[in-house]
Amino acid sequence: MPVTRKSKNGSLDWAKLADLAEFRYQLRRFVSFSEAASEAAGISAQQYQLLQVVATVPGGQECSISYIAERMVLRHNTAVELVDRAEKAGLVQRVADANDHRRSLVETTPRGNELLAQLVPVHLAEVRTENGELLRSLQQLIGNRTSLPKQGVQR
Amino acid sequence: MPVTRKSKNGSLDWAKLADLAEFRYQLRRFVSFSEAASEAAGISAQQYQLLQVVATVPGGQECSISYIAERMVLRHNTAVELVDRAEKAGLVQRVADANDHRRSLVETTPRGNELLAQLVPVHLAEVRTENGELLRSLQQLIGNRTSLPKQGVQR
DNA sequence: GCGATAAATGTCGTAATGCGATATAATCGT
DNA sequence: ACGATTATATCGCATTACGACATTTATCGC
Repeated sequence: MPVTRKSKNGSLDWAKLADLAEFRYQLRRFVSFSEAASEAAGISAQQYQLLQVVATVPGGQECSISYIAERMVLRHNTAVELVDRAEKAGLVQRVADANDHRRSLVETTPRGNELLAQLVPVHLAEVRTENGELLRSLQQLIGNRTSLPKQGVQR
Repeated sequence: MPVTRKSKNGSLDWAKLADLAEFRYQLRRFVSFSEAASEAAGISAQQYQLLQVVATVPGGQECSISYIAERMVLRHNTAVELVDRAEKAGLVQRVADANDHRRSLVETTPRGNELLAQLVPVHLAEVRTENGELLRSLQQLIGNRTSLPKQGVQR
């Protein structure tokens, strides 16, 4: 147990709290946008994330359930269930690993790739132009000293 | 419905996809950290967010349920339920608005403030030092050209 | 090679949480 | 003063993540 200095009143750094809150707000806006975009495309937000993860396995390696769980910061059983639903929806498919018969490898279907290719540019646009506040709020929160000289734009 | 250019094969920009995926991974790591920290303090992640929002109402204004919903990007009924639980947990309390009898204003209790004061520095440390990758990945995603020289670490 | 241990995936019940639909009360515009 | 709008609240439902447990396959020590 830490000190927990009772925080009589102002042990709470107000400016930093405001920065944190603003960042979380922008974060939620981004995630909410992503949910809407995914569901407009007919899949869930988690399924979109799954497609991302499967499509970006590093260095021509294979994509195991464990890797998905780690990359999405989920328990392995949650990853199993997610892949179950995505497979049923025709977004990914399991293939047995020839070398290690415990593992089932996941790869995207053409339909999954198509949806991914459709969703990526939308997200890029959002994070780059629509919600420039996201980067701004994070930089302010961190108090980034990389000056970011003019750089214009700001949104 | 948009063009949906069939994306024969490589209409999917691989580098940008990788940046997006990496950012989402860092994002999940941060959120997961926040969940763990909040629950270690005895409250849910959403309750911590609620405390943040209530504590940062701008300009001495009052904090309505609608404001909470907007700031947390939730439907208003979800905000109601969240406040219900937080009130039951002794983190916030409702007070009637004297001017507008429809509204119930939310303010933090001493206990809520205490928990907030305890959680804020932990989150600051995480985002500033532990998970510097978060900012890095977002900058790379946006393609910001502020060079970010050396900056070392890369964990 | 063989048994013990560990790793990878899968199954099931449960809890938390967000939403839509709907309800009620107060305020506003005219 | 009355219809429309706004703010909050209630209820049932679907989704999703988790813990506990189960099963199959590898791997390690010897």
